[in-house]
Amino acid sequence: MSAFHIRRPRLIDVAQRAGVSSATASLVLNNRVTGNVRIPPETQQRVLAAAEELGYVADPVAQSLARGRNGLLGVFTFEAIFPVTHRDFYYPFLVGIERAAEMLGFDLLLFTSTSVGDGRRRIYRDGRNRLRLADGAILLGVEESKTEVQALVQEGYPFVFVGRRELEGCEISYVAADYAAATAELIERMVNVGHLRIAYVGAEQFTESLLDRRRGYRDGLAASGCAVDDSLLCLCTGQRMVAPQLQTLLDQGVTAVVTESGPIAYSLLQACNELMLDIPGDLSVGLMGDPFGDMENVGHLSGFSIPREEMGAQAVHLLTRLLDTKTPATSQQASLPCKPVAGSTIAPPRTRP
Amino acid sequence: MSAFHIRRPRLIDVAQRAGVSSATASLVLNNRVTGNVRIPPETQQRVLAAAEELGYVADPVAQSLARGRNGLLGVFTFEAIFPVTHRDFYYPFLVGIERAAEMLGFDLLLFTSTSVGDGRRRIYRDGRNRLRLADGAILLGVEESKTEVQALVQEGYPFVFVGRRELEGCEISYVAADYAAATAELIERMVNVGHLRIAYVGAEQFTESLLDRRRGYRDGLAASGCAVDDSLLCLCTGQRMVAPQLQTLLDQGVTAVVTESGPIAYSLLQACNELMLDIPGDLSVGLMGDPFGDMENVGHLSGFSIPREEMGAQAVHLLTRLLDTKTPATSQQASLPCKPVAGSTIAPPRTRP
DNA sequence: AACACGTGATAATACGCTTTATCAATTGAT
DNA sequence: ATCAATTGATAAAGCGTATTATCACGTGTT
Repeated sequence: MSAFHIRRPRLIDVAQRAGVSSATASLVLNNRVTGNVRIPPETQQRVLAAAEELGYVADPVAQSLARGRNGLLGVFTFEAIFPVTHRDFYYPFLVGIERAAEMLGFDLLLFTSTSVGDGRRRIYRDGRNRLRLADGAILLGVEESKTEVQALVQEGYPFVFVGRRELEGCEISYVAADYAAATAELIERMVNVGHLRIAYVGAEQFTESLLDRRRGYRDGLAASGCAVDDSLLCLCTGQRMVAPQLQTLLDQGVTAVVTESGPIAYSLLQACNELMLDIPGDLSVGLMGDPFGDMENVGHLSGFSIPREEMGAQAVHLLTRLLDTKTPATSQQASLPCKPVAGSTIAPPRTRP
Repeated sequence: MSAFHIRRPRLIDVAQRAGVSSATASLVLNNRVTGNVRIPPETQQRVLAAAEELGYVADPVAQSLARGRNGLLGVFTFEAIFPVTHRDFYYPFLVGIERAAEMLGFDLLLFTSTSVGDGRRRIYRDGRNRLRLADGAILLGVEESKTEVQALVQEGYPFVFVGRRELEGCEISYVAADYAAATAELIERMVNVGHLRIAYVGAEQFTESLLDRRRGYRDGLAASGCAVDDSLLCLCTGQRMVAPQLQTLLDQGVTAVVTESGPIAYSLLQACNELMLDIPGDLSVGLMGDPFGDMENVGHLSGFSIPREEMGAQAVHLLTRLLDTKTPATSQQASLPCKPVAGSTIAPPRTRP
C-alpha cells in the first residue's frame, strides 16, 4: 500500500504497454475491429492483456464526450421521488423503469440536485439544463412546469413523459394509461347492472389524465345509451367530497358514483357513513385508479388499476427508440390499457325504475 | 419550427457573439473573474447577454472531463433496488440518500446496467468499473461480493458502504447501525422485567450486522449479570424457526426470545400458535430490527428500529467528505444508534423463579 | 526617453477517448 | 519486374469546456 496516489491508467498507458498506438488500443477494447480496420488476433491479445494487467477502465466521461452519448437515462421528477407521501405513487413506475433500464443496459441518473426548497424541482438551474448530463430523460410528476417542458422541446432534448402531456404547438412523447377507455368500461359495467344516473366526483384540477377520465365518463354514458347530464359531473375542492354534496347527488336520482382518486373515494365513503348509506346496496362506487397511500382501507373498491410498472418500462423503451432515431423530431405516444378491478362495490341499484 | 436539427450552442458560439475568446466566455460564465483574471463589467455583460440570447447551456460531460469531477454520486446495490421483495429494505435508505444528495446539490447515479441475469449485480463489467462514471459511490446490498469490493479499494475509488463491512487487510468506509448496543439494550430490558433464560434465534448466516447482534446478545447478558449459555443461541435454516425447535428452547427454561429478522419473528409467532403459547404471557419476544415486507402483521413487536433513513443520509455526507479530502486513503466509519421500540411483546415471565 | 506597472484579455494546453482517412508494407497476379 | 490489392495499423482531428501562463497595450513616473 503506497502512500502516493497512483493515477489510474489511461488508454495511452495500455497502448504503450502493448506497443501499439492509442487508436489501436481503443479499437480493440471497443470491438471495433471490423471492415476497414484490421488488427490481427495476436496484437489484439497483447492489448487485452495489457489492459488486464494494468486494470484499465475507460473513463466513461471521456467516452461520453467523444461518442456524444453516455448510456445514461435521466429520471426527473418534479417532486422528490422517495419521500413517503409520494411513495406509492412513484414506486411502481420506478420498478418498471429500473427493470427496463437493466434489460437494455442503461444506468439511471436521478436528478436530485435541482431542488428549489419548496419541494418542487426545476429542470433548469442557473439557466443550465442539468438533464443534458444524460442522453435522454424520463419525466414524471404531477405538477410539472409547462414552461420548462416547453424549453426542453425547444432545445431538442429527447425525453418521454410518463402520463399524457399536451403542449400547445408541439407534440411531445409520452407513455400514458388509457384512462378514457378504462373509465368508459367502468361506466358500462355500472350501466350493465342497471344504473342510469351515474355521478362523477373529481377534483377541481384539469390535468390531462383527469380530462381523459372525464371524456371516458361521457363516452361511456353515450356508448351505453345513457343521457349525459353534466350536473352529475361534480368537481369538489381539496380532494374531499362532503356529505351535503353527496346528498345533492342522491336527490338527483344518482345510484352510482365514479371517483377520480383514492382520497376522493375515501372522503366519499366517509360521507356515506354519515348519511347511513350502504355500499353497494344504496350506492355503487367505482374508483378510476388505484387506492393511494394510507387509503388502502377503503376496501375492495371496484374500478380499474393503472399499469404503472408497465408504463415505466414502456417509457424507457420508447426513450431508447427515440435516441436511436437520427431525427429527434419524431415524437411518439403510447397508450396502455388499464386492468379492470371487479371489487365489491358495484351492485344493481335497489329500486329499478 | 425548422425542419433542421439545430445544434445546441456551444461555448464558442457565445464567445463569438460577444466578440471575445472562449476563454473569456468560460471565465465569465463560471464566475472565475478574480485575481489575475480581469474582465471589465461591460464585457461581462456582453457575454452574459450573448449566452442568454442563444440559450446557452454548458455541456456537463465536457465540464466533467475538464474539471475532473462531475457532481455525481453513484448508488450501487448488489441486488435490484426496486423490486417489491426488496422494497421495504432499500426504500428508507434511498429516502435518506436522496434527501442528503438534494441538500448537498449532487445528482444520483443508479447503476442498473450491470445485471448478470441471476438477479445479482456486478461492479465490474467486461473488467470495466462502471462506477467511475460517478465521483464516488454509496454501496448497499445484502450479498455483496468481497472480491469486487477489494478491487474497488485497490483502484482507490472512493466509496461508502451502508452497513458495517470488514475486509481483510484494508479498512473501508461505512455508516452502520449500532446493532450490538441496541441488542444489549433489548436484552437488558428483558432481564429488567425478570427474564433469566433468553434465547437468540437467528439465521445460518454470518454477515457483519448479524455478528454484531450476536455480540450484543452476549454483552447484554453479561452486563445484566446473566449467564451466557451458547446452547440458547440458535441458528436455524431458511429464516424459519419450526415448532419443535421452539419446544426444545422452552424445555431448557427459556422465557424470552430475541429474533434476528422479521421473517424469523414471523415463523416464531407461527410456532407459538402451533404450541398454543400466549405472547407475551408464556413467552416474551423481541425483534432486533424492523418488521419486513409482508410481515407487518406480526403486530407491535418489542425491539428496536434501524435508523435506515439516517444511515443513507450520513453515508452521503461521509462520501462527500471523502471526496473533498485530497488523500483518498483515509477511510472513516460512523455508527448510528438504533431506536428502542417498546412494543407489546415483552412482559414479566409467568413463573418467577 | 526609459521604465515599471496595472489592465484586459487570450493562446495554448489539458482532459481521455473515438473515429476516419490515410499510408507503408506485404502479397499476389501478369 | 511492375502494378494492384490486401493487410496492419496509425496520425490527426475532433468532442466542449477549464485554466494558466503570457502578452500587448496604455498610463503614469522619474
